[in-house]
Amino acid sequence: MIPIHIESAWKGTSDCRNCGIRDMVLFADLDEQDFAEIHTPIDDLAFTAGAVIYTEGQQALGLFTLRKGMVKLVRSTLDGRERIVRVLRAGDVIGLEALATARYDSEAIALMDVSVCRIPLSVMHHLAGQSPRLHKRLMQKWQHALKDADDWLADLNFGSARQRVASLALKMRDAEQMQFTSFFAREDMGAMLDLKLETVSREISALVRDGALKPCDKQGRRYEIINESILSA
Amino acid sequence: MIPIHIESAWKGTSDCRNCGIRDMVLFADLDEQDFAEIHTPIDDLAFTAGAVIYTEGQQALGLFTLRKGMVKLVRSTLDGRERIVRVLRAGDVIGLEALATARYDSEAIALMDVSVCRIPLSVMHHLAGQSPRLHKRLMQKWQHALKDADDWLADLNFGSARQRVASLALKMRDAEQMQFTSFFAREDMGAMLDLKLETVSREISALVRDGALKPCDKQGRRYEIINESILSA
DNA sequence: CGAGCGCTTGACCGGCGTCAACACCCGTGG
DNA sequence: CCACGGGTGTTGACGCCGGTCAAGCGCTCG
Repeated sequence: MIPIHIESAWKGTSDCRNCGIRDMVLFADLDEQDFAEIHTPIDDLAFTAGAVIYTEGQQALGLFTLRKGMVKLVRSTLDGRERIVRVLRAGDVIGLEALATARYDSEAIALMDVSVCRIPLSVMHHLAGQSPRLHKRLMQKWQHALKDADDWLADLNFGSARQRVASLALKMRDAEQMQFTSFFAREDMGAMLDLKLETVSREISALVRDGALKPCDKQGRRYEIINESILSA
Repeated sequence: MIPIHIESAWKGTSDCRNCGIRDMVLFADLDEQDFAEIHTPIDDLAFTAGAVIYTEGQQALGLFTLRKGMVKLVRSTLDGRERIVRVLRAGDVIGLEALATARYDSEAIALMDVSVCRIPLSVMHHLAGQSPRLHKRLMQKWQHALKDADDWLADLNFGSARQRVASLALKMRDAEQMQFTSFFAREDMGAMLDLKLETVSREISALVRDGALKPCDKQGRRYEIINESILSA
């Protein structure tokens, strides 16, 4: 396991009006009047690969919008093993549950170097009452999170080892370059799919042998999708 | 499989002010002023065991509060099999996602005779903007649904067959009588745990043999928890 | 009382876990 | 520059858990 870095680097205060991914995020529909209601600064933060963004049960001060990179949500199971319930990607909200309980329901760990902005709970509570536009956006984010959770359960944790690995390959395709897909450390993939890392490795090798995937790097993190029909079978 | 009854029986119009489970539900914190804003009737409905409350992708007119009984949320997987993503119990909201998309993300089927009340989307949209109390309650319902989804993934779809069946037994304990727990048709349980029905049956038998459970009926739906430590091991 | 469905149980087999050895990448230090 | 070592990914051998197929049992309902 990568050593844990709790610390994050402060990269400045966000200018939400000119956010590069604003159309994807919570504040997409806010107008000047809404922005004028934000009295607490929204910070840009950077975390390095392996850094813990928050821990399970931790008191929450805010929620996060993921601007770049990927984050895993981890639960510790009864028997102590680590279970990855979801992976969040650019545009997703990290720690939505803080809105309801001011505590985080899982642990959030950066899977690579990530960039996030932190929105204080006070800002959310204040704005959500004022702005029907934010309210609507919030509903969409909740719905997306719930659907995503159900997708992980229904697609990735069902069927044979080969089906699971293939489903993950399809789910982790790049948004822009659809022929490329991202994998993770084999142990992490095992915790996502409920497989042992050796099984994950074997199935990936089999998919490469069968001409479904082609490795793009030597670390086994990046693959090109050669034959999609094999994966969706 | 039980034959499917689409039809539901109308049991009258709800009097939400005097609802027996009001403290659990969406309208818990509403005051007289809020109730005065409800212009569309809220119907009480009954569904028989096996009835489809709504289907995946169906246009949504409202959401439901489950008053009595249990409901399974079903997704069809890529390869056509049926996957149960969650089971809802009294007090849970069915079809929250309709608030965001006006479509249902899964299929909802009654696991026994159930009683629900249907709240039209128009009422929700109107009230959510007016009442910060409902807004707060909504956040709690979203958070609970998401946590529940993650729990199903982390607890019930992890580990050996025995662990899964034991986890389900603990999750399905009665709210009031903690020593009793409810099971379902073995095929349904398999679809919840990603096991074959024969395996579910075998593991239940083993738990009974080991003195963890004791059957209360001849249909295998109701069990008494004799030794909890065996189940949580 | 008999038909049919669902639950249980048994025998067998295959896929995945386990344990182990090996290959490869990369950082460190000589 | 290369030698070394740890971490990670891959591959092989083997055993066991759970899937498959099949038979039998016990409800329930006609």
